[in-house]
Amino acid sequence: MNNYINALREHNLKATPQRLAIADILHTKGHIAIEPLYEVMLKKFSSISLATIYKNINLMVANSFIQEVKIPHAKSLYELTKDAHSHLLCQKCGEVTDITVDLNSVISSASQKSQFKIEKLDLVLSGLCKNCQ
Amino acid sequence: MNNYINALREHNLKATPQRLAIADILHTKGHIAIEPLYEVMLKKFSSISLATIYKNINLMVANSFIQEVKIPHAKSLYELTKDAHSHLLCQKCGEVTDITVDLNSVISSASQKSQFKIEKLDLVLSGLCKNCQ
DNA sequence: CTGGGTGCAAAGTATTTGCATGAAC
DNA sequence: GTTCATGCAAATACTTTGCACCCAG
Repeated sequence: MNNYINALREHNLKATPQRLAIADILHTKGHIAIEPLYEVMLKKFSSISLATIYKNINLMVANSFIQEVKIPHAKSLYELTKDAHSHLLCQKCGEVTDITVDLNSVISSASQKSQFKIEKLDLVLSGLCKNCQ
Repeated sequence: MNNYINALREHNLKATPQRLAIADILHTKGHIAIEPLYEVMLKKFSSISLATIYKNINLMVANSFIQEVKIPHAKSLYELTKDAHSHLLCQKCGEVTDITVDLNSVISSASQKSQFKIEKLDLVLSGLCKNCQ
């Protein structure tokens, strides 16, 4: 099942074909940058404009339907909002994969030290994947 | 003491007045984005060009004299390369501060799960600082 | 000296905006 | 029908490049 019509509406986004396609692509790819997303979208919508991509991505981020992932030395990626997770970057092949690590102790220790009320963590672990080692 | 002549040279960077000023500013401010850095530099070098800022920042990053810090929903900051540390972002006032947390358990757990050889972590903790709570 | 740095202007990329038309609800 | 999205073109923002001149080593 792969129907994002309601998910979009729950985020106050009209369910247009272009947006449904973006949701599908993010679902399939996990995360993707603007230009590659545009390339894929062109296959389905031969006259889609980059402006439409930007407008939708910005609105989807603003409405928390998707999230931006900032990667060291690379363009930002975008992914569907889901449970908290971190990202692994292979410094050689550039692949980015999701990983879930327990960060509770980090949060509590950082809260204590800083007296911040911490709401979220953005963590990217960089190194060499199994293949590239 | 605040002499970055040798530090620059050790990173294969000629010690020009402009570069020394950048080093001093980063030392003083901790981290700064391109535009604010340009504004501060203009006070010392009234005819400095943004191109010079970019060229120097890029070269300094390439030579590991400084590092880029990517912050959610904000422009990148630059800071002198120093011991590993994480960053705290206040989502209200936008202040970014350094924090050191023990991430060894995160690294070992992530290494096991992923079979990556992990080299570094980029962590930004977002929340509300003491004043903004 | 000599190689590399600086500042300027121009070029290149990336991203946003305004507007007329068209689609979602 | 009304509101909002789309696609196009233009504008803006951001970053890099080429070149003549100058300074650090």
